Amino acid sequence: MPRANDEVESVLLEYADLLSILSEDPFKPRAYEKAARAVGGYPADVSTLDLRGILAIPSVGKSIGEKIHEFLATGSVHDLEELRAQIPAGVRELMAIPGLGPKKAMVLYQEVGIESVDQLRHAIDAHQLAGLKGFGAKTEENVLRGIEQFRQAGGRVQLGLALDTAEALLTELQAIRGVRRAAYAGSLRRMQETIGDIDLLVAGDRPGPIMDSFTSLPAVARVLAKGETKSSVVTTKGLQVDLRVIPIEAWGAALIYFTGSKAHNIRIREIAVRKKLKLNEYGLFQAKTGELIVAETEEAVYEHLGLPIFPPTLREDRGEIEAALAGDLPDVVQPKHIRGDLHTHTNLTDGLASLEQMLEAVSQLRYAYYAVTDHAPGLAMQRMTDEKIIAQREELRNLQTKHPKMALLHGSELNIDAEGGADWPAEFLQGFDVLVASVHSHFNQSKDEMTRRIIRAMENPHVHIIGHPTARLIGKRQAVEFDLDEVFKAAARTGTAMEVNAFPDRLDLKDEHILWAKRHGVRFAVNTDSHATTHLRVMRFGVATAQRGWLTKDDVINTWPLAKLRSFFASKARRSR
DNA sequence: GCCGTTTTCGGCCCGACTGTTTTCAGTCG
Repeated sequence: MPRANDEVESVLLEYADLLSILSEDPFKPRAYEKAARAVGGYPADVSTLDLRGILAIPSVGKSIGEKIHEFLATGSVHDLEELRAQIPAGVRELMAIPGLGPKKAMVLYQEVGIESVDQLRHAIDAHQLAGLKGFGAKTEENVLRGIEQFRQAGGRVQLGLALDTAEALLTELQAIRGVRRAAYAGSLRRMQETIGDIDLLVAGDRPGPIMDSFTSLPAVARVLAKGETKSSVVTTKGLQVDLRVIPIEAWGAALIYFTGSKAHNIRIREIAVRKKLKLNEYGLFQAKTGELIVAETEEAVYEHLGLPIFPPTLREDRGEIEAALAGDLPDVVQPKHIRGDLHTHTNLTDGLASLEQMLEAVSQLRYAYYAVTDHAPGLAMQRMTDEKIIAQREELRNLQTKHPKMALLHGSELNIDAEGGADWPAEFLQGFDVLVASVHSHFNQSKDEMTRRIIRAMENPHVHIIGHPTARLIGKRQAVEFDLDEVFKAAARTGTAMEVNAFPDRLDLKDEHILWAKRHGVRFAVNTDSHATTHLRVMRFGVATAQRGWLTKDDVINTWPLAKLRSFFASKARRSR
């Protein structure tokens, strides 16, 4: 369901890639990359802008602005077509292989005529690369491994798996002699939805022995690179892990550097340069004298640049620097703000734990309220009946005395049928405290049908939350297509919350859509969709995703006190009378 | 190609590691 901004971003990125292969000037492709990011993160819908509006986007000048304008008007860009004619799409794909950049990809294409990953594979098998400049035996070997890595799952893993791996490795690192501090950084610390590789940072005085210990950990299958301060390995599960060892005095500067994003770092270094300073992973220095100013903590480095400390989830150069300079950086929602979970299951339908077990587990979390929302009868395989759900309500009311500090809410996850209808008639729906409605079928409807369907579900006065709105499963199922603006407008108008489903293979809505919806005045519910007691802890991924969408606690209904939450639900029913 | 309280020209973030082109280009983050 690409937004026009996303489409323009990918067009510009393709242009940048092709230029990096063809152009002698390294700054030109960089200018396109920068513009691509700027458009992707630009708040206004680029398709509604005229040329003047397009030129107001930072890093977009005359040349790129006209290309964007041309793309929006005609659906293609003449200059891009010309580059495509010179460089087959497969050559660009070669650059996705670790170890292959634009220069080597071009050599492969020009000298051997390779224009796909498959052809490259065959060429290596046939020893056609022997004698090619820049391609020695080692390079050949590395490229073969790179191809293997490229084939595996597109090279990226889900956030949850990456975090588990990182935490296990950190435990081992902390046990190594000489390690004074250890943390994960990179896209994992920023809680991006998928992780390409894990960046670990260790503070220690003697890097050599630490590196030796790290590269010989049992979880390490292969060492890609090993130096004094930096090593890269592949784990037995096929995940790449980079480790940097730095002196503890530089901890803060290093943490900023290795957390990224790259784009965020470039921006803060530019600010440093303007202040006649130099920022690198070892600290903030006077540019002229090289004298160290600060390095020990993130706060101190940011402070000397005239900036607040940014939550890692905001460090994407999506406007956070400008917002901070203007004093408008949002105070994003934190895990501690969450007062309850509004979407969970038990073994009455497809959950693994009983109601009692779920309540026992959740009582550890000190929530103020908790909703049980088992599946409604429309999901036929779950065999829900009116009698069963009423009996569950009775049981829940009885269990309330065992959990005096936590309000137990009875709910259900309804199925939005193909026309936007829900499972039960209004009189029956009235009996629930909270109702989530989700798309579980007919994923392939047209965009118009899907849009109407979801809006109709939101117009149901008893539906409080739309569950996992795009129904995507990361790496498995595409998001369904609907008109984002229409749906978000309707959500704001009807007082229906959009879920931020915290499950690591969903993260739905995703960060960019959250930002988009927030501009329409939509409210959100960050829920785990737990089907087992162990799932309750995935809330952290949902909160991180909400942060990446710049949500504050006011935007998130399950940070509110119960009375306010109830009145939000009640006002919807009133509004539609 | 973009951009500007040093500038409308001349910069553009910065450093580590690898492999190989035996002094550094390419790649990566």
